[in-house]
Amino acid sequence: MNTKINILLIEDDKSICSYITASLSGNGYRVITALSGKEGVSLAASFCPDVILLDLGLPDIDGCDVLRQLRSWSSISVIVISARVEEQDKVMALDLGADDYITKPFGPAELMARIRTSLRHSHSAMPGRVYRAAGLEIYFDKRMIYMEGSEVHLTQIEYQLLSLLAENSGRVLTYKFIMNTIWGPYTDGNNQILRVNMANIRRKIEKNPAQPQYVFTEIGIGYRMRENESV
Amino acid sequence: MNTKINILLIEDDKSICSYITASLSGNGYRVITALSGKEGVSLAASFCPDVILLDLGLPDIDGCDVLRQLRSWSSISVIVISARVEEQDKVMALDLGADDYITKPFGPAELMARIRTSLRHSHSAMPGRVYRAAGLEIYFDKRMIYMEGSEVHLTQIEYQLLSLLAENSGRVLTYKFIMNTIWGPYTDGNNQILRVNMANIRRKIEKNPAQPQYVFTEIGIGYRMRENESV
DNA sequence: AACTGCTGTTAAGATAGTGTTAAGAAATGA
DNA sequence: TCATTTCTTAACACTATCTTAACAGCAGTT
Repeated sequence: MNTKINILLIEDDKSICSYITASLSGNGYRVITALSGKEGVSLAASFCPDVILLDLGLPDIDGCDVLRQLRSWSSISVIVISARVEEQDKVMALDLGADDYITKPFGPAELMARIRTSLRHSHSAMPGRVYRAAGLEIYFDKRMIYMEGSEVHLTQIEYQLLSLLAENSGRVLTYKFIMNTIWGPYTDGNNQILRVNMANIRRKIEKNPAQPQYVFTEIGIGYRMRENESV
Repeated sequence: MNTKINILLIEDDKSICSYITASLSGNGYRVITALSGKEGVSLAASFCPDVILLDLGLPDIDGCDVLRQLRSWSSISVIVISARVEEQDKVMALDLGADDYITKPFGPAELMARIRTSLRHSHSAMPGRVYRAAGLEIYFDKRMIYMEGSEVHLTQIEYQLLSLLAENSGRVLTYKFIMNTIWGPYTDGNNQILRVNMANIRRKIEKNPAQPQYVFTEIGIGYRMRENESV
């Protein structure tokens, strides 16, 4: 079972890379590095990290453009790391959708505190946060799911899908949004893969998958999860 | 309707107070000031601001304690403002639940960008529109419809049609306009499909479809929905 | 009374959307 | 390396939905 938080570091300076990677992985995070903006965007799509650390000074694409591209399909937390201290740089990055902006130099403790804050904001890894409805319980911080008290094993994708729905319980999430969030922006319009995963999830958490109690289909639109009763 | 964003500034230095207040209220925010930690906590409770700006260096209570007290009952966004640049101060404040940490000096543009980011993070600031009349409720953000408290299932087209009428409740929408909006411009003048869908909707939401209470027919013109009572 | 124009209702075939299964590919872990 | 799990794709069955057509009802008019 993989409970590690995934972090994508987009940074071209290799010494900074190894410095950040060392301090983060030493604290239980899994870090993946992209040395260019292009690589960063594609890794964000394929790797689906929990947080992205983005250096604005990249060799190929301007960091703001990376941010723009990411935000066109994803709402993954982005913490911008920059040597630029000018106010207008910060304002631009934040208004493009960055969740935080740290100026170099900074210490590892601050970085990790800001990562924790970002995770809290993304409402998923927040400690103690729980989805509960009827016999189903989802502990977001532990990435654990229980059905009538006994543990349910979901694969990585199944967990992502179910927790995405649970975080937005009561609301309809469109197929397109779900596909974008989990499989990234470069998918054809075919939702087959989503249907298969939903069938697998339902087989694991629903007593009678043909008459679901937790995840409902809104035909032609998407899926909607039963409202969280724990709040 | 008051759409102004409310900001609570907890800061004892009056010159900073007036400086921040001036720049924020000049940009459409409503600012309330507390000159001490105690006052800040009680104002947070009574005014329910959207964002709190908290200076750590207060005369009466330590800023971190203010934060602790706030977080014991509230999840209002808190942006900490501090002259302390030490890493451990930032880490402590962020881990106590602060949403951001800005070190003095900072410009008004950055402050406002960080406020915007905080507002984005707390998506409590968007209530979601509702149509309500007699026993019928339509929650547009959840795409849900309730009749006397129990859920009503509408198909895609039925939902489009009903929400179109609800968004224009009290006004007559012509057949042509409705057809254009839902079936596109390339339809013949035949409204059969619209009549069928309206019959299906009425069967689902009206007690007696022959004497409708929600959607009225204006013969020769179109349909009109009963006025929204929720505003 | 019969006709006309309009709307509501019902039913059935056509269509599109969804669920399920299984098999091979890819990734993971020992 | 091999064994196991997970992911993806394709085929097919099934269901819900959409559309069309036929008809009933209800004014108002001739």
